[in-house]
Amino acid sequence: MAAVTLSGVARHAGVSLATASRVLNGSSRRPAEDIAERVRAAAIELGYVPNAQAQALARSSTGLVGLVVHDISDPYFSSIARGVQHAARNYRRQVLLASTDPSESAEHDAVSAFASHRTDAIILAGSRRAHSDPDLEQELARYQQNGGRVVTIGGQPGSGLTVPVGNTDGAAALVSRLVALGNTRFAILAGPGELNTARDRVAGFTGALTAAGLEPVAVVRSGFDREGGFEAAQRCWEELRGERGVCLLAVNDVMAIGAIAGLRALGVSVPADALVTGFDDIPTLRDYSPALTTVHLPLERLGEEAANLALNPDQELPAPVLGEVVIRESAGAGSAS
Amino acid sequence: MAAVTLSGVARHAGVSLATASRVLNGSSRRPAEDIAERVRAAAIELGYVPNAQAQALARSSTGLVGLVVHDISDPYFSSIARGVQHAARNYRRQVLLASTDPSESAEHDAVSAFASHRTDAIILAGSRRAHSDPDLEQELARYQQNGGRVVTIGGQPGSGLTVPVGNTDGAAALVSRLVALGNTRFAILAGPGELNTARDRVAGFTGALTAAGLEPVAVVRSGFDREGGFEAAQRCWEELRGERGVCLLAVNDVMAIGAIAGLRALGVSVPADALVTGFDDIPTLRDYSPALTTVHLPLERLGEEAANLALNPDQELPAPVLGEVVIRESAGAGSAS
DNA sequence: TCTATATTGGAAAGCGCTTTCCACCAACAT
DNA sequence: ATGTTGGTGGAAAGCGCTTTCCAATATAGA
Repeated sequence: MAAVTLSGVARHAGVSLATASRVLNGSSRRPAEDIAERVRAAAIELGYVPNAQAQALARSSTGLVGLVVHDISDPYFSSIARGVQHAARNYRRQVLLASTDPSESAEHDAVSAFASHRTDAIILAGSRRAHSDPDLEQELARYQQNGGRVVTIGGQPGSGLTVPVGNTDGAAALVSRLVALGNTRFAILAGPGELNTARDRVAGFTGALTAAGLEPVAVVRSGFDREGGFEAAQRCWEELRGERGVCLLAVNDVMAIGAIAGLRALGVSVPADALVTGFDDIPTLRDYSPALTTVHLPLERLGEEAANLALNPDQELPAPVLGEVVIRESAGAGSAS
Repeated sequence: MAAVTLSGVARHAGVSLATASRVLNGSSRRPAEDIAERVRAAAIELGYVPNAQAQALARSSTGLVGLVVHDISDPYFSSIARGVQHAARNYRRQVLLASTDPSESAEHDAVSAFASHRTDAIILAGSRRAHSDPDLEQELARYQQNGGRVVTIGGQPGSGLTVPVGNTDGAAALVSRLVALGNTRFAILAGPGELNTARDRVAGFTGALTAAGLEPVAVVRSGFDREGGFEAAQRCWEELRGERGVCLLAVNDVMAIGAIAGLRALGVSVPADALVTGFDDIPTLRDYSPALTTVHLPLERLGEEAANLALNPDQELPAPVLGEVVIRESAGAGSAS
């Protein structure tokens, strides 16, 4: 339990605590080489491991960055997490992870835990921020007042530190392309209403539909995951009473996969009987069949840019990350109704 | 920067530091209700957030658990992470995440960072532990000496704290089933040699083949990811000079998906020209077409059990988690060569 | 009424570091 | 020889908490 402490090392090397600290944990002052060598040798011999907690307390900086995601097992978030993790390594920071999905208050809890741990920054991916949760907002405000940096992935450009993601634009572009391909009947698998990502994408869908003089034939809410897509698609299909040729716009790839499975379970085949589109272009799903029409997003880069923004005070605000429409088999050319 | 401190709260409530501490952060002694109320009110009014670093220092327990995975964007690991995360929440612990894949020494670095942060426990998923890295082993030994708990996912039963996973057994069972279905020609897409998970599964494959009087027609190493599977399958196919009807045993689902894509790029179709199997039964891939023959593993539960083992000293060592062979289209009945 | 016994709040000593001073000594200029 | 520098290592004061010990009060037993 009683690990080797710095003062133990100092004693063993016959120097003062201050000197040992200066040698082992970088300081502006560098003691003479022979002394330094003695300290280093003592540290190695004793197996000294600096206590990051104590350092944090003394330096008032923890070397921690908090990452809040909706569901870490969702490939969307895990790709982002990977990017954050990689970038954090460059800054020699450790990543504190919180996955919030099951509980209502989980996001709030995560943020206060991070505040308590005095993480240098908090990155929010897939948040309900700024919409439905004033408590959260207050917690974040206090955190920022105390010097913490808060970075949102996919927030509105201009609203604080954020990596803007072209969710709305991408969604709109997707619909425009589909309309150009001759589609006229669209249903929206909207996911949960509290998630900003989902809301923005739905906004993009409806905006582009309106612009094209169309209206969605159905808008169905559900979970943000595969099951959500599955159910939503089935409910949607019922509502439509089996009318063929409709295009189901899912707010993410995983839901789209679920939707296709849901339809298949009903004996409906994609793209023959109905079209389905996703969003994100998840790498693992790229070999899926039918190949998914979707909007490509560089997810890992999103995470990296967020981490840069969080950890480097001189980092400029990044330009919006735009999605790229990818038309594939699940809603391909020529399959229009 | 200067957040509200406990002594600030105490002063504002007109009580001593000790009392404030006893009221706000659970202690065996509970001050009188009227005083307690005053302290709580002061804490809320001032917006007090306890400093977890300072608490950790004083209590010598951090409330942190470290999780080391090979690649967080891999669904195998992210599912485990989800399980760990959920269980950790029950213990009110925060999860420190490290993803090690890119660099050689990353796992060692992660462990020493966790040791430095004095995490209460470290969970290793997909580790090179005990095989190729004596440095790592030494670091872990020291960590344990200082009272840290180390839990391995998929270690050998009996070797310390581990959630044993039937990697070898599952792999063997898969091969037996495939042999029973009439297959005789197998190639192994072995993944990287340093990863225990990959090694164990390969051992299971070869063991069962030997038992059946067979030998793999090829063993190909590669990365543990989709690209690895892609390349490995193509190299394998070349080695085999296009001989049809071989069954490619990939050490995980993601590699299997890559393998199918790699073959498809060569004009080879699964299961008509070759069979492919995976391992894990990743949820997101369950709707894949052709449906993947694989070994089902309850990944999230793996993570949960590891977290229980790590955080609850009274937790009994869990029984091995066994995989369940799932024969699906990619290597189905009747498609035997 | 007086002493023995809980019960309570507070003072103070850490937890393991960083960092500001300060005392010291050599080297230099005067 | 004396007074300055500049560089060095060390003493000590925190960082924000927890927890042990102590003194003070309240409660009970005789």
